Amino acid sequence: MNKKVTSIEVAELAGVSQSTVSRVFSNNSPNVSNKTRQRVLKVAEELGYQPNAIARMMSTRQSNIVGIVMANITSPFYPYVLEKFLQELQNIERQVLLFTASENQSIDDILPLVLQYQLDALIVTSATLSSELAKVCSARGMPIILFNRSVNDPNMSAVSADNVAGGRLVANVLLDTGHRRLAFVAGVHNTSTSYDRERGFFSRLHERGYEGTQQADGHYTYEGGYRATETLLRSVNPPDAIFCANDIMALGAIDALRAHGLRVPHDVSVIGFDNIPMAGWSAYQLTTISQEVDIMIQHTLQIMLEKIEYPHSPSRLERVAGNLVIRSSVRNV
Amino acid sequence: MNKKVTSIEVAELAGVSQSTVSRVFSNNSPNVSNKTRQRVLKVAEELGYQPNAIARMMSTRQSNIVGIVMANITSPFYPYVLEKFLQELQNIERQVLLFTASENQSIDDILPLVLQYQLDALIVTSATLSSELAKVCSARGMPIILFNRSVNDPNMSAVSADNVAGGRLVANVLLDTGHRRLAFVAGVHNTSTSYDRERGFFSRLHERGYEGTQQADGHYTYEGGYRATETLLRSVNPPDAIFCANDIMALGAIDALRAHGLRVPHDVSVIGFDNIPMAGWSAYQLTTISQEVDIMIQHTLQIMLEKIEYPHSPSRLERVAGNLVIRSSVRNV
DNA sequence: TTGAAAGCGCTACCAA
DNA sequence: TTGGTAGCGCTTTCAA
Repeated sequence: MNKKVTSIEVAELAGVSQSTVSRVFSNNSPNVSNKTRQRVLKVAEELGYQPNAIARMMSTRQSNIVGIVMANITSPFYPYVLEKFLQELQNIERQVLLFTASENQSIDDILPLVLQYQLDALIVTSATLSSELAKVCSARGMPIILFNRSVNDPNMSAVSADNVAGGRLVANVLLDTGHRRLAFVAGVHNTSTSYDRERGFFSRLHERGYEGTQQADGHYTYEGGYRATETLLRSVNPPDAIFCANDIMALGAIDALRAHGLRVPHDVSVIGFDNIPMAGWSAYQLTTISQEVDIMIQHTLQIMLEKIEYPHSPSRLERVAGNLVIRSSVRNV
Repeated sequence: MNKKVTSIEVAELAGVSQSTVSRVFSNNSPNVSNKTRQRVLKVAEELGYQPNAIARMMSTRQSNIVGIVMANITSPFYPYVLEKFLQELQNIERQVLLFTASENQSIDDILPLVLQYQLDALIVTSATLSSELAKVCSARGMPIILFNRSVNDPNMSAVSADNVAGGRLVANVLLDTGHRRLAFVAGVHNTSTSYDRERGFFSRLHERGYEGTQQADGHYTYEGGYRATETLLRSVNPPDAIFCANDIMALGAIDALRAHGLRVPHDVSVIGFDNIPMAGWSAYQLTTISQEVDIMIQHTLQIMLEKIEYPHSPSRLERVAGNLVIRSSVRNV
């Protein structure tokens, strides 16, 4: 087990050329006799030889590395997304280089860095990217896929939940169950997720003739949801149902309501978005709209592989419908 | 914005040698006149040139990439750890290659893979590693640091919370507040964290003359904590205080108690370990022992950098003391 | 089926 | 302060 073993040393000891060693370790493994292959493998084993991935990238100009940019790893929805991506990518023999960006930071800042690594593709979660930079990347042959974000840029592919439809669904659910004093707690401003859920919600309310819905900001955090709810409770006409743009705010909302002596759903109904594991905890039993993460990830990887193989394939925009997950935070009036 | 710009093209257009371009982009930037530097930078800018990190690794035999192996990204304690590591490593200009391993899977399986990438170092969180493999890595000059795991292997450095001391502290707290029918909910078997917390807890109870403490398994999950608590409640002598080896199980415990009509802490006290953000949520207000993650991460990085700079520096084992975080899930009898 | 040799795009040493 | 040049460890033609 010496310091660094190269294919040359293996070749010498096995009495073959270095090219042959290389062939043995190229997974496409072209013509090489079984006898020599066995010999080479045996020597490699003895020496503890592992092909140098860096050198391989160098010659093939292919890194087999996918970059993931993720802000907000801490936010309960994303760890699962990340783990799933990792598993799936490891399954198809790709490594993951992970970058964070603070939420308000555009990823333009870290892109130069990303570019240096000759990544096969870049998956961007919860961060924004100027369309100018997107163009640079696509010119460089590095496909970018936005996850859980939507854009109108023809240079970028994107996969997200169908947030507008989800918002509309919530409107239907709350009206159908007899609620009339509705409120909406928004997430982080200028994120397409929050905006789209809001848009869907209000457009459907409007269609069904309901106006005057209150609104507050919850910044996609537990604390934010808690405070937003307190604000709503202080209004002249407090709500009988609250739609929070994500689950974590909804949990904050429930706790705020209880702290004020109100029962959920008896006094006030609460509905969230995401269907994170905590939504099912018995303390909350939150009714919510699911994000079908596994499906979203499948789409993302499919688009990615397509783009890697056919760099000029057109960009795609996928929206994955979510489902209503009924628990017991919405009452039937 | 052409496909791939190399330093040679920049050199030609700037009328200098390729070496000079390289010098300009070497951050140690040795002797190169200001005039040429400006010229080179300008041309590079125009061409959209970014040095090829792969090629750089190739010549320097230094990747500036740190590997992190993490199982259980989903478990609420780890996302914060991961994010913090990412931030700190990005600050010192290192990239992160992330690997997952399922909890029961030894990381020996993915190590061959890891080895191929010539990583500067490997940080292993929540996964076990045979000491044989550890020796291989250290022979290859790739330092390994275990985070939140402890071992007796002299080839490995490790940083963890002082779990034994934490367990002892919990014993003191519960006895001092007058509890006498104690119970312990363990985490995942054969993890050092759960075992050490358990050991500290029981040894201190023993020292103070208390025996007969009940025990159940919670597998470090919310559901596990919930069910373990139900089991404990069914015993002939149900506990008046439950120590859960991590917070997430403690939250499950609280919900289980409430579901059975018991009040926390009035009827039963609950104490956790970790101090995850949720412990502070108003629905729970969990008293717990903190893991001082930021300090643990500082230690880890410090050891890592030391090992990278002086490969033969001795391995270290750091234990970071946690603090009692008093909220309101433990009553004063 | 195998070997020789030319790169991949950089860094780093040696000369000038 | 600069340029020339020899690698880094592989993959991939081209010949044998």
